Amino acid sequence: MDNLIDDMLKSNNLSITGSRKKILEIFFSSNGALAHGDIEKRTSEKFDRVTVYRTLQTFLEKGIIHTIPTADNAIRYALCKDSCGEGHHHDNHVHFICSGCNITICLEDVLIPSVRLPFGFVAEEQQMVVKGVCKDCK
Amino acid sequence: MDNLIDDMLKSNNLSITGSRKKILEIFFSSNGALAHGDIEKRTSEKFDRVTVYRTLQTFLEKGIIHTIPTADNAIRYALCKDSCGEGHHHDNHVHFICSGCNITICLEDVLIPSVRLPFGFVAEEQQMVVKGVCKDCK
DNA sequence: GTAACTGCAAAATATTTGCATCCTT
DNA sequence: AAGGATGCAAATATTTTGCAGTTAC
Repeated sequence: MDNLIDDMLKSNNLSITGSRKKILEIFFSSNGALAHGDIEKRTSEKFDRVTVYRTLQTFLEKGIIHTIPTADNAIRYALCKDSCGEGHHHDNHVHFICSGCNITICLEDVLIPSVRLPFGFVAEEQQMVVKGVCKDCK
Repeated sequence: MDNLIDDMLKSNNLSITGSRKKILEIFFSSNGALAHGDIEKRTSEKFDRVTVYRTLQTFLEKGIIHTIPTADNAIRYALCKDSCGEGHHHDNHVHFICSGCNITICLEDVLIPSVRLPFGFVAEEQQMVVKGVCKDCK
């Protein structure tokens, strides 16, 4: 596990530091997407709030994580699959937010259907968020 | 026009005040969704920042406007169609964000396609945002 | 050794709350 | 007249920036 994380950092040309490892661990051990605040809460020995901001920013730029927009002004972050890389995301799956446990999950297997846009509009990227009840909360 | 706005407020049991009228006017005269900051910018004689917060909150609760989630932590608001009311939104259309002019538009005629969720998941509400280039920016 | 990362302090920004005053009904 | 809406002040919360000390390579 430790190796996996080290490799991830290495292959993205990031130096291996305590905070980066710890934050990646948190992502791997959580089964949903995390908001900035969630990450702070889940660290016992904690880093500076600023370090979390900067680390998330770095991971975003490298394509290690992606953002999930929500209507409640609390952006969540989730790990990208292998196919994402610096600059290009293949973040074409649906995200699910459970109104019961409030977890945010990547439904990797549910692809976003394409839509027919009005004449003249060109789509470059699309995101879809479904709210509802997850299988554990029924 | 003034009547339309007054009626809207009345039918939602809201008293007719200067700020509410002004903010609704701004929504009607803009052809896209607005973030909190946009609204402040567009008022010459201006209200308190707090009033804008409270007014948007009120409109949201009454189902007069709805939010559009974006990945950049800047929530936009747009007018709902008639079919929305207090408590229940019929906000089932696609939103489009143009990377050229950075405008956010409700594509009222483009409905969000439904997706097949994994077993056990129940959808209650879905949102879809498409980024790309609008017809004016090509 | 050097470049990059972190923590701390502080600035800048955004949001919420309480309360006195004013406006709508 | 009464209840609700607004403006102001201030408390909170969030995010960004600069810089000095530390760490990874």
